[in-house]
Amino acid sequence: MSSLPAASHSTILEVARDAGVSKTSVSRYLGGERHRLSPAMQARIAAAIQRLGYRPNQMARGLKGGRSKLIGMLVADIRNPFSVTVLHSVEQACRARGFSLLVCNTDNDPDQERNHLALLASYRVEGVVINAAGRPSAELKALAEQGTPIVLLDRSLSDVDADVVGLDNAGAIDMAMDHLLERGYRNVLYVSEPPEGASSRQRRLERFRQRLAQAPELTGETACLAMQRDSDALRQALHGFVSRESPAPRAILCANGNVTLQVAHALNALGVSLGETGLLGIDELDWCALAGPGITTLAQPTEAIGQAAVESLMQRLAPPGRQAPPRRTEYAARLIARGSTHR
Amino acid sequence: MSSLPAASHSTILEVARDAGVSKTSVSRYLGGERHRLSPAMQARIAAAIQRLGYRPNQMARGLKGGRSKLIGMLVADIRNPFSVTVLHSVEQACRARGFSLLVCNTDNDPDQERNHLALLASYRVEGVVINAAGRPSAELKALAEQGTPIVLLDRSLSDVDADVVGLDNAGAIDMAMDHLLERGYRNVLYVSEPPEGASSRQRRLERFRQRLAQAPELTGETACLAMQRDSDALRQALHGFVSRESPAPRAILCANGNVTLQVAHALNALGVSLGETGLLGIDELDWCALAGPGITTLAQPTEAIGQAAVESLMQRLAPPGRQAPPRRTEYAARLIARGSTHR
DNA sequence: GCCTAGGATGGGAACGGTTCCATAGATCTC
DNA sequence: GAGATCTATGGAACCGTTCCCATCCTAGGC
Repeated sequence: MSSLPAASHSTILEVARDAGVSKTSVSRYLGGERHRLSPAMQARIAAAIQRLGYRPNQMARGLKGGRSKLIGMLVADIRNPFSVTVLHSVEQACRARGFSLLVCNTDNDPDQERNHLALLASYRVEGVVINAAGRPSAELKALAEQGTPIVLLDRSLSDVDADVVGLDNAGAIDMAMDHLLERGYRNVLYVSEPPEGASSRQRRLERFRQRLAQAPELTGETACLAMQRDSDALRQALHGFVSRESPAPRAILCANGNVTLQVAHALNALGVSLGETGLLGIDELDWCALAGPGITTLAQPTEAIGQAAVESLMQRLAPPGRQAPPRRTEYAARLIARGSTHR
Repeated sequence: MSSLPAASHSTILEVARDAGVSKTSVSRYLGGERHRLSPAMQARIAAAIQRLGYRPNQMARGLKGGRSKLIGMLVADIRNPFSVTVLHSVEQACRARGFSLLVCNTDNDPDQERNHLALLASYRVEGVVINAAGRPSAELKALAEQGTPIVLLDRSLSDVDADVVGLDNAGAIDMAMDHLLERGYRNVLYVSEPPEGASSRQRRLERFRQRLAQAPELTGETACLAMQRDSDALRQALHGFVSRESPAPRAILCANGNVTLQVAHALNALGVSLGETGLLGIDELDWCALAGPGITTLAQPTEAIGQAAVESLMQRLAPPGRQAPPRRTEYAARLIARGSTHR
């Protein structure tokens, strides 16, 4: 039990000497080939490992076998709750399969994104999960061409063949619009962050426009702005929408959680009463029940998304799935109705 | 510009051959010893690297020199916004110094905590930032004794000498109590998660009790409960507090962000009006302005805390600071007054 | 009883870097 | 102009593993 703490790390060779066996045998013991070792030897090795407090050096392991047991993840904004929840489930899924996760936050900066991609490559990660702009940079292409499996979260990319996991964006917009219509709203403002470079934003925006075109009883408009705290542009856009003469009941549809937060702040500042003016946001946040009468949201199955991403990687890691055609997995959103869509 | 994408990774030897030099020279070029190389050779090497799209293998690098350029971070709950903000700044600080961050989420599970610690050790991380229960497990001690610098975030540990970075907990409680008194509240309920194993929770609780004892005009009580969504225990505790006969104005003080969230939910369900019953929470959350009249909070300087943690590690990484005595860095909180403490 | 199969074990070459030490040539010193 | 010093470069050992291949031993087949 009480192991003498080795001054530094002990090596496989020291274990071998201590147990009076060869390092090959110790390696076999550790590498899941115990069945090839006699019980007596197994016991001796186990004792030596215990005694020395030995821990295999993953660096050295990765060097020889090429298996770093590392998965890389690129996150556009780690302070975004959606990203964090997905990150959480990705990490759990990795760990369950014996991989560790190297997380890189890009802060939405393409430069950092490229740097981090290069960095992940230098650690020889065995797969990469990307939740970021993911423009087809040279680094990304190099990674893909060199055989590292890649999964794109929430955004797709035409130029690189990678699996894509995310929300059924069109379905989510449909669900949102159906709900708003059912609740009697007839004039909808769709607020989004700039859709460039994020395919899911494009998809949602596009679908919103389609719905508008299909429903003659409905009017609407869109506002695409960079979201920052206390943005004047946003406040003005919202002020314009709510103060304009409109016989039809108004509602605001937010393209993601960050938009919902900023819109809620702005509406609060403008003194707009939620419900009378409808508000519906994509992404569930843990405070949505607390703001005013509660904000209606469309929850993404973040858990499932994260798991599916890792599942995808694992399949490509195994020889047969290596170069299957790119797959796309889409999940349906779940509506959580609250007071903000109750007139 | 258009590099032929090497089928797999190219090695330093291939670069050397391509440039017609020895791998020693290439290694020198990469390792910041360019001044020892003739300009001609530098140019040839640079060209070869470019041509082959070479990236040094960090695994191999770490093997010989023992410098993995990796920092490990243990996070108790990655879905906690405070943890995420700190994580964010730790990551930035690491990256600024050429280190990468290996993040492990323990989900508040001591078993996972030990596992992850062992894992970090196996990747030969050069330092560890711990924001978790951090009971002095064998793994933690082994890590410390073997010379890996350790920084504890937000919690201290008697048994292991590590630097500690966090909030000035007593000062924060003082600030909170002063504010509540000033606003006329005279009967305070302090709600916390169970303080066992988290020294900062203990410290805050202790200080609250001291303040209570020191101020005769004040009455108060404490409630320590595990916080889960829609906890009955919490609801009952709050119900008891707000419905009990009390001539003195009541306020609730929440020990951290998670408590604030759950308490806000429970008060919402009970129909309690904020302000009349005061509410003040430690940890700023980005929705606090939106709930009811806005929730007054004590913001932690998360940015500074993360930076200080990495700073600490870096100092110990350099030879002189190696075994300086453990240091403790405390930061003051910042009060953000909102409607929930306005009667 | 000899040859072979097969299981248990060990030796040593990789893996992709870093780093110590040696060497060749150029410059300097007296 | 010979010996010393310095600079630019290369050779080779080493870091801690894995894995191929060789060796030894025992047991089985005829």
